[in-house]
Amino acid sequence: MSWTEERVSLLKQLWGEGKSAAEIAKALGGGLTRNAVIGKAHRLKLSNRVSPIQQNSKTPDAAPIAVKATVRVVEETAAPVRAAARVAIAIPQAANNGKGVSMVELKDRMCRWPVGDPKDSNFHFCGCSSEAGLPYCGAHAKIAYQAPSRSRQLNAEDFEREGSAVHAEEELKDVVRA
DNA sequence: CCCTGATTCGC
DNA sequence: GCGAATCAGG
Repeated sequence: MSWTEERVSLLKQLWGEGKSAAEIAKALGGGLTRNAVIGKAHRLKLSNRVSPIQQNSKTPDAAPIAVKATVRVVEETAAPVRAAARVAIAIPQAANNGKGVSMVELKDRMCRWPVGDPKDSNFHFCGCSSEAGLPYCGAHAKIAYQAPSRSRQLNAEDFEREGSAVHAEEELKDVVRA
């Protein structure tokens, strides 16, 4: 088996959602090993996410434990964070029912899109009903799963003018199918 | 021992 | 580019 577009996008998706390399390897099938997944992820420069292993024992960070825990959760949902930076936040409270939920209030079917600065006390997650099988609600999933490799990157204006659905549709198909 | 990702290096 | 072997940690 080789790394087709399908398999690579699935790899990106699962890796971004915090699945372990072993889980991804099993999901992709084709007799792939976790080493193959890790190796591919490394080549794709996707290695920046939560790691069960801590290579640096020293932690100069003086931030409170609660903040550090929250930051970790945000890193686990790295996909929306990266997408948000890409899009320059086109939908702030659009899908938010007003208040949002804290980290500990997150339940299985709640949208995990982070809102605000994790260092702020009013930081929260979207909390809307997430799409079936997805960690985000419909509106946020469209942003989270945008293909990063458009010839030009989307900015907020493009997002409004052309609509996100068109751009996200392709990636969403892959996601839903999985 | 089980697991995790990171890195190396022959292919 | 690929991934098994290996490394290093939990």
